[in-house]
Amino acid sequence: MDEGGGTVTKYAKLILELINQSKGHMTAEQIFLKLKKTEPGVVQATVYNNLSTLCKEGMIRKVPMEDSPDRYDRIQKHDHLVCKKCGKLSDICFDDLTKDLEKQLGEGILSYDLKVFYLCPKCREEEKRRYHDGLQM
Amino acid sequence: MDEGGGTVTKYAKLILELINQSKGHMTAEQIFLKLKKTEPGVVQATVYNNLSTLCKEGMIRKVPMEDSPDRYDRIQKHDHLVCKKCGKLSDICFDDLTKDLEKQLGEGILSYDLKVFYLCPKCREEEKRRYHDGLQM
DNA sequence: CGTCCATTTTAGAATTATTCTAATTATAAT
DNA sequence: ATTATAATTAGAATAATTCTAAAATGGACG
Repeated sequence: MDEGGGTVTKYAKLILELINQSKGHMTAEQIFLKLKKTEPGVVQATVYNNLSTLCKEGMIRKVPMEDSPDRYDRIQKHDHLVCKKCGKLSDICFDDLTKDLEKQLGEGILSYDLKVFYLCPKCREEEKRRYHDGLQM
Repeated sequence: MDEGGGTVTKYAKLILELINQSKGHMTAEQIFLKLKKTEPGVVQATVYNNLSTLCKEGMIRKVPMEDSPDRYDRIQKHDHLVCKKCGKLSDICFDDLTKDLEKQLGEGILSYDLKVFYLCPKCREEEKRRYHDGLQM
């Protein structure tokens, strides 16, 4: 019998570990490729199935991106810094907003997703160079 | 000659108006269908092309969702409340965080995207009923 | 006005990411 | 061992989006 936690199956377990260890940000494809190294038999559908199950169970979270496939991330509270130019994603830990949000919205907040857009150092450099060289994009 | 703002072409203009008037949250498909009512000749690719141009020009913003196609929204600063169950999206105006973010991250923040997850009243009702009736999902 | 050039739009094929379906295999329970 | 339940596989199917090449449009300029 299954008591709500869900039986953690072989692949679900491995996928969960991959995500937790790698500090997240992988696409389904990347997870699949990484998993295939140790489990050559595994198939994409299995990865997608498990990712969606793990999401539903609240073991991981899906991070949808503006211009690339969804990323999967560990659940532990943290926010994201996203380069507006190259899409590079990194973690930040901004103060927890839940209290402030509840002050405005009342109880019942489940979670939130904060993405902060900036230009990563590499892209900022590039911009500067382009501007300096007068290479109007 | 084009001086950076970009020539606002016929369809770009109409699409931008649709988004600004409707208070956003439409998918590309919905925009296409709405536009087709007054412009029967228009084609999906045109809508996608213009949406992506408008995004690049910073005239609108793309809001990627976890479980449904991207939405397109007016640029004016506001945040989103998302029902974790049915996906319903609504606007909230939470205090501007830019200053706080810059305190932690330094200058250079371009913008941010905050989604707050909750259960909308309808879904909360449903949950309650399900629980009451003992209909274990 | 007509020609040239750049841009926009169109039509539809192509691609990508993801989901679905049905068959097969593994796991657990009796 | 037998049966039931759930996980996995293979591959087809779908949905959303992008790409490509051709056609249409809109100035700029002689």
